[in-house]
Amino acid sequence: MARILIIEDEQDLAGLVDYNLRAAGFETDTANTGAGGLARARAHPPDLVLLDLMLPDVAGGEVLRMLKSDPEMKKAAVVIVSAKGQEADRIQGLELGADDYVVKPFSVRELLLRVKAVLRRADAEEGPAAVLAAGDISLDTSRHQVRVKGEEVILTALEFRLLRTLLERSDRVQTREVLLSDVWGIQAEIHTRTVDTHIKRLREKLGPAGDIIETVRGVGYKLSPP
Amino acid sequence: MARILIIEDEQDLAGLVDYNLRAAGFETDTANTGAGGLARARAHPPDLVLLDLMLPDVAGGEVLRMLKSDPEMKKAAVVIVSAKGQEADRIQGLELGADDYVVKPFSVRELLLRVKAVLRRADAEEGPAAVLAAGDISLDTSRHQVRVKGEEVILTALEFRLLRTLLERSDRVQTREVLLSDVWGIQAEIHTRTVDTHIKRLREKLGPAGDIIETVRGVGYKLSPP
DNA sequence: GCGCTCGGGACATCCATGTGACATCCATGC
DNA sequence: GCATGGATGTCACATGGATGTCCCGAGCGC
Repeated sequence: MARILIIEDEQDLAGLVDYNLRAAGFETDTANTGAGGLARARAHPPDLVLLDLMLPDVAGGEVLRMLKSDPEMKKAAVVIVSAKGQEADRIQGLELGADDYVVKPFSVRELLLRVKAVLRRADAEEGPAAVLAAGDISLDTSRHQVRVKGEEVILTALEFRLLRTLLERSDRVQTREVLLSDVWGIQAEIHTRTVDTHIKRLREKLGPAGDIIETVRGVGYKLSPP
Repeated sequence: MARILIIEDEQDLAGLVDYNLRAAGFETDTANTGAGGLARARAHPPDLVLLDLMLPDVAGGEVLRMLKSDPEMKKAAVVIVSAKGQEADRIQGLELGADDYVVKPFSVRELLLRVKAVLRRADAEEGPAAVLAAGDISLDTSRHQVRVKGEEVILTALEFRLLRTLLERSDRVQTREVLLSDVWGIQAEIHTRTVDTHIKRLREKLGPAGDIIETVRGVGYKLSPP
């Protein structure tokens, strides 16, 4: 079973997470500072790092950067844990190469789901098929690459995530709330044009193939392969 | 819509929460003691339990343990409600298998968001099979898609909700008032042709299959499968 | 400083929806 | 069988809400 490194300064929370991950059959390791976490990671490269962005010593973002710059530790998937409201962190984390994030306070079930999902993806990538496809679009999760009719299309981290979410749930309608929650990590009602704007950008970049992202008026969006 | 059981000893708070959950379209049930709550849960297994940890009789944690140990009630998601600062409760609650946690005083909005998020997650975990059918008509909730003899029929959001409501209550007559309340969310007497108009549009779009929507003169409408 | 990304306000646009008027149907009483 | 009144079917249209689109400011890496 997979090795998970928890870098978190709140002892209570770290203990809780540790307990539950072990109960779910993972091997765990914990550190309560950024420096300590990096040391642990070097000593025993984990499969996944649970990283709190608010650490007493180093900034979480810095830890993430270090992790990703070391060829040995680079393979580890990273799930960001951040306090509610710090949305800038979230974006930044994703741009730096985090694989997912959960917002505090989170439920254990949610955390486990996300951890398992990330590990599953990481697993699948090692195999031959880490490619999601629909119509003319193919998305390679391991290379972080999208092609339309074989032509590469450059997407931002957020756009990639949005497209992947839609592809993983092909044919099922996703409400704006669900997308905000699963792609953005925000739990909120909608008053803004955020989702729409990014859907628009995605459609634009995908060109004619973007038509497979359907608007379901009054409900949300749906990707439906031909 | 989902069933929610509220176990809370403060009458005012219970009433407020109850009112708002109902307004949001949930079915609710309330109990103001732990023992009472367990009894209600046994009688009508809920989809989600809102559990106050500070109860007059049994400790909330004990209630949670009992809930989770009964195979029938185990399926219910649990959201803990507890006074601020009781960090220990939080840890304990989540370890015992609660799905989320709300700290008093909380805003109704926040509670609703969390309840919805938890239910959404629980839903996603169960199979995707959410297809209602009657005669030549089949309705797929997650895809938001309706087919008549395999042919897709495009419905608006409202028409879809109307058809789903009728399908869920096949063979039982629905008065216009009930439909207005459950499909439209309006509580009113009828002076307008609203329901009739939409029934008409639905029949039209369904073609010959639309005949299974029967008019029960003087009462309302009924969907009766052959 | 420049360029990129993202959020979200301010419109423009579109179409689903509610409504009242009228047509039609049907149960009822004679 | 027939007249009658109330219930239901049908229609056209305005209106508001939902979505598409544009654009600007903020934040960040280089």
